[in-house]
Amino acid sequence: MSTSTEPPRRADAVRNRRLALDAATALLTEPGVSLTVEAIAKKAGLGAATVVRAFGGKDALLDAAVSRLLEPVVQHARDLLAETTPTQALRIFLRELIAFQAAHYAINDQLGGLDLPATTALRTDLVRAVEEMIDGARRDGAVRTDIDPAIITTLIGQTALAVARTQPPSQELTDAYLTVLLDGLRP
Amino acid sequence: MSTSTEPPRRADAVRNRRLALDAATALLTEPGVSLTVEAIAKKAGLGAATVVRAFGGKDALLDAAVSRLLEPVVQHARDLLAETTPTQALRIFLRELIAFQAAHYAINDQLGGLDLPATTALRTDLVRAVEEMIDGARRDGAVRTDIDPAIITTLIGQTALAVARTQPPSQELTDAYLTVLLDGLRP
DNA sequence: ACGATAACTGAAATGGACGTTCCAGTTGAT
DNA sequence: ATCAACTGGAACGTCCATTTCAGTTATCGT
Repeated sequence: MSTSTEPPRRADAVRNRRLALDAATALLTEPGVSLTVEAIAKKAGLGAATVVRAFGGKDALLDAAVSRLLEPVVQHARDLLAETTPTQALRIFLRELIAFQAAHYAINDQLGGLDLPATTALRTDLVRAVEEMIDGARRDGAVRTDIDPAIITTLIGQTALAVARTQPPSQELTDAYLTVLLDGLRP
Repeated sequence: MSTSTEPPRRADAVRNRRLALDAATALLTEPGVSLTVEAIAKKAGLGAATVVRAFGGKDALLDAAVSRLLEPVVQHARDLLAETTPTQALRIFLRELIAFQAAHYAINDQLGGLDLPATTALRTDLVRAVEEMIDGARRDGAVRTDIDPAIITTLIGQTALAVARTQPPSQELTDAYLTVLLDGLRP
């Protein structure tokens, strides 16, 4: 239904939309840059107006860029749930989550006040997947049952974010986080 | 030497300086406010120019305000080290640290890009105190020795910050944090 | 007391950063 | 060849911290 009413889009518009998205995505992985429309436009080799128009606004552009980064992470969480035991999945995924947060520091640093509906939805999916891992790990007797799984999920997510926040995120700190947290989560 | 070359300050200037500092301190405990000079001035019943001039700039004003909040926390950490066992001190202080971060959320939320030398110095003192607690707790056999104390300190601090970040910071999450972390830190 | 004067105040002006919109010129599609 | 879609430099609006400056006030010598 949506495509029928849409007027046809010109080839250069489609190309520039992709360039803008690529540039925004690339900037999300670079630490220390201020995520301005100007910076994205410069990276894309476009004018600022074109970048903004391609998605209808800065928020929508960044929402698309973050979503594109987050999607494979969510997918991997689901794959892990299907492929291995919840306990293993939890261990593997936590490490990946920290790596992701660390690699895309700007997501949690400069996007606080923006409205990112698609990103929020993906985050919900991700939380759901982690909760499933914890539920399974509890059934396997690998995770303590005296704490609400939702609370554990929040604790895990926030802590992963916090560890990734330290610049630069050292391997040593990541290991310590995983060791302490997983030991502390045992029954 | 500093007081001898200083010209005498007028009584109203001293009073307004205190009003500005009080207003800034009060705003640091209120969530959701944008920490603008205008907002501080309104709270203090002063003009924006007066607020800025009282400390020579917004950064210096907020540095003073945050330092005033942080000082008793650092002092309490030192008192705990002197009064009780390191293990007890660690447990008590961690809860207090979360409470402080939660109560003054704006400190970690909106002050990222500012230059706050006094605050940074106090933070260093605080880190040192926590490291002493961990060192002592390790000697008492209450904390694992296979992880660098500095790493543990970072982990603790970042996690406390992360727990406080969740809005609103629930007692349940705080308890879970303390339980999991302290269990995970045991040898 | 009182007036001289330097310190101080705050509304308004300034300047910079940023997202968004305008519009004259350009380009892809038919 | 035509023309609507598209582009991007420039203009605009908003939000800040900071500075200016005309008016006010505390301070001090008399």
